Amino acid sequence: MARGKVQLKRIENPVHRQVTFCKRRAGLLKKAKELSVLCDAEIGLVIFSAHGKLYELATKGSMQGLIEKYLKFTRGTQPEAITEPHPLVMDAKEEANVIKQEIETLQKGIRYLFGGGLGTMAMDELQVLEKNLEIWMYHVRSMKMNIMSEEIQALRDKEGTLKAANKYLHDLVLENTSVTNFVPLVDTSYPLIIQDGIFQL
Amino acid sequence: MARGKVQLKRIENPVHRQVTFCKRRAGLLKKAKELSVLCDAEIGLVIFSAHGKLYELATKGSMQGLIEKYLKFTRGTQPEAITEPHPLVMDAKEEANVIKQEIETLQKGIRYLFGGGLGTMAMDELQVLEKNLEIWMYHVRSMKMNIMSEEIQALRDKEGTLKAANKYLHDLVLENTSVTNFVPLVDTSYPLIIQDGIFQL
DNA sequence: AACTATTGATAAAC
DNA sequence: TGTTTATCAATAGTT
Repeated sequence: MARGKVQLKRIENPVHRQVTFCKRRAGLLKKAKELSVLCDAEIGLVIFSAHGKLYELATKGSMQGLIEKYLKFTRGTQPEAITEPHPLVMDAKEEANVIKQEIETLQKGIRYLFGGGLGTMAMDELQVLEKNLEIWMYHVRSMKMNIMSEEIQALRDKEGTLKAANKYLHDLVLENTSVTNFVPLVDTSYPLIIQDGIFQL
Repeated sequence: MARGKVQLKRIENPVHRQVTFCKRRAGLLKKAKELSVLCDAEIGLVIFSAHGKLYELATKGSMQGLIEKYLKFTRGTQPEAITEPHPLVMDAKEEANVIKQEIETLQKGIRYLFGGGLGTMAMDELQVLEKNLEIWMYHVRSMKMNIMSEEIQALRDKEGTLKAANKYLHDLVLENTSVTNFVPLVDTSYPLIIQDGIFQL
């Protein structure tokens, strides 16, 4: 710049700020165009001024198209949805987005599996595929976990029911006989309590 | 710029193009940050390189939020016809239908892949799926191993060639001179032998 | 990646 | 806003 080094903080003088905004905005848009042309890159630039006015640039097609491309790209690579399988509260839209994301991941995997096989894959592609397989595996194991958990819960319920029935019968017997030291029908000294996380793979 | 005025057209030399891309990309991102700070503007910048790699910047919050703000802004001012072909925001019902469709397609792909029904996966089916994924993983890792082994072999071959050349030259020198205690051109006391299995993942 | 000669961007002033 | 000008910053070519 000129006539004084610039401080990297908000310009307090509103007039200066506005002037600088105009000039630098023009400069930034120009630089973005140049980069796109010189290096064959696709660039989207959105600028909201402090007062809420919009300035934009999209090289190679529309901003709409670029946004879609961006969303697809990030959906496919971000693993956040996987590490948080059960958010407590989600509205329909959020849920839809999560599902979309998972679909993207799976589709990517399938594309890799079908697309030409492994023969022509380069090292970096193999790296991605491996990652995807790990994600699949995580899904599968999560599902197994869920099924197991449900089974465990069912067993616990059953156990509870049986114990109750057992106690009832036991008491009944005590009530109607004079036998002491009656052996319980089921040994309950070792309850079937299974700690959470024991099925972690 | 420097040492030559820049032509505003695609740089044909791929090396130059890549170098320029790196430099100018950094510059553009820096300028965008500066504008945001100096003038209190909200800026989103998305750069897809020619090879499809994504670089992004969002000041004041996330790119997601900025995209939503942008869409809201443009929705309000642009005629509907423009957003018609690929609406990004759909009502819940539409979205659900599209997702259902995608899921069906996906399931079809998976069924084809693993040859079993997956719609309502039971424990044993999940077991099979997991096994298959492990096999794929094994394949992927084997392939990575092969690529690395080939590289190692290539390097060993190169080493052998160089050693032979070295010895030839060395002998030649000894043959044509009377110098004793000649220092070898290359120290061969530590051959480049790499143990098998070192690349096990 | 680091350097440097130039060009390009721009802050201040008008 | 547009123009000018003095400076600073970015970077093309080189090593």
